[in-house]
Amino acid sequence: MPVPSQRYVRNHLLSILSPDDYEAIQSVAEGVALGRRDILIAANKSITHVYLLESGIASEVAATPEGRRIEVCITGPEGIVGVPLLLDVDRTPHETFVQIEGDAVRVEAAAFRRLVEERRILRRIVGHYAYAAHLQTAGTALSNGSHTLEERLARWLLMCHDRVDGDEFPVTHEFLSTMLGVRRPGVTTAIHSLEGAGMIKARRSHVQVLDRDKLKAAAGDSYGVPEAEYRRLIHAGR
Amino acid sequence: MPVPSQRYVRNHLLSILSPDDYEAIQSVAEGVALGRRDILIAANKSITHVYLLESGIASEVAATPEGRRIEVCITGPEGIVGVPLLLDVDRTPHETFVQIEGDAVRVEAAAFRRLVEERRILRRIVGHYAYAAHLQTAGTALSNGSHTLEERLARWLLMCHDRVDGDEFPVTHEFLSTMLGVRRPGVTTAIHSLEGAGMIKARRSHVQVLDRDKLKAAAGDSYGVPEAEYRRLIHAGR
DNA sequence: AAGAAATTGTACGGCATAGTACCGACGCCC
DNA sequence: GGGCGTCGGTACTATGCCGTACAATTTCTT
Repeated sequence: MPVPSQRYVRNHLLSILSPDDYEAIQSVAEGVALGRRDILIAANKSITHVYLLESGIASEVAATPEGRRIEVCITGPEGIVGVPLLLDVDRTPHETFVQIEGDAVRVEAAAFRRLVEERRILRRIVGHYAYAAHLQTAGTALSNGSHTLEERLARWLLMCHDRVDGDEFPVTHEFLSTMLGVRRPGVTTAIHSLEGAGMIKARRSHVQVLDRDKLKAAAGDSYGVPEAEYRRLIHAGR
Repeated sequence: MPVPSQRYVRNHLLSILSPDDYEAIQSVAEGVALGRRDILIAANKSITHVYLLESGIASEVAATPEGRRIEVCITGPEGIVGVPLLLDVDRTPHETFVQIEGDAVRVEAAAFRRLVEERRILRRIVGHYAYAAHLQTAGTALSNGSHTLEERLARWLLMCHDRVDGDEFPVTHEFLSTMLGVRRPGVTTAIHSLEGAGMIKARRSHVQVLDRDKLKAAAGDSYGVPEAEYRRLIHAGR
């Protein structure tokens, strides 16, 4: 797959690069399709590529030796998958996989390292995203520790909604229960509650956001801090 | 206060720098005493310095507009406070304050930015720590979402124990309840439980670790993943 | 020494979520 | 179009933690 010209690129980080930096990336990048459940970064294996999503969503999951799993960060076209490489870290105990299929521009690890080593502004932009991702993970820690399931679910749906086109996206209760670290039937009842309040519409394997403002209210203060900081850090004016 | 010679420095990141890099830092650094509750990084204000702790512990806390607070990362002599500056981020919504008093080597923000810009290995070491900190925060998210209060308390005590000299350190139930995002009486009973099992000894405003192995067992799989990765990433051989 | 403040111990009802089990419904595949 | 696997709905008990209140104890202040 070809890499789009910068004019048409949908990844936000790529879109705000200087034409020169963009060209440098373009010359070593390739376009790829991301299928559901594709593993972009495998746990404890060398990171092979970074992925700049054009569409779709990836989830970073932390796990324990005993098999507990929980989502700690989600990335869509607003970011990049492969932050460790910016920090000269070549592998990670976390797994990152495709949650909603889409397309991406990807760059081989060594080439990416060279690029960020040589290009200050590119390094700066990816660094800003890395910090936004840290804030998101911290927000998840806060949310997991002090919000109800319903609030956390609302937060999660909002974060997905921010990253997809349109108001509907595929997701199962079972999947949500893993991401949020709760029981599956708990997700079912929480979804019913949000649906009963007219915020969302749930179909088999799909959720549609009907009233984003109400959903924000349902999320309470669990949503917003990392999002605001992302906007402050990463803006078109570089 | 003077900055120690590298031979006697206790901060782990400083201790593994090349003599050349250490000297460069030393020439712009100053030693400071850290008092309990001193704010090292204030929320949403310019970061003035980075702090490389020689002793003591600092806590990074995430907060919501409505005043929920929870600890997302803890740093002692194994790390550095002020990671955002490495990523060219000049402020953060999180607050970092001194949890256990001690000493630190600190470097003014602009000087630190210049140093990491110019010195590849220094940048690499701080970057590795930044990633270890991300893993710790992710571990906190996982733990908050899927472990019991008792397990989380055990994890927290272990993380403190890792960062102090000796087996005893000052901490109140009230403080712990904020850090863990739970009720204060919940902390009291959890401490009693650990104490009853002979893992710790609690005195007013103090906790002493008696049996670290048992404490690890009590923490279950909530403790260990970020710690192992820190050791892998940051080792004496650079 | 007395009062104030901080810290810890304890109790109790109530709710949120866990754990588990089972069934119905939908959709895909042969 | 029948069968099977995935997905979602519901029910029940168990339990961990919340919210709250209040008292006892230790330490600090004056």
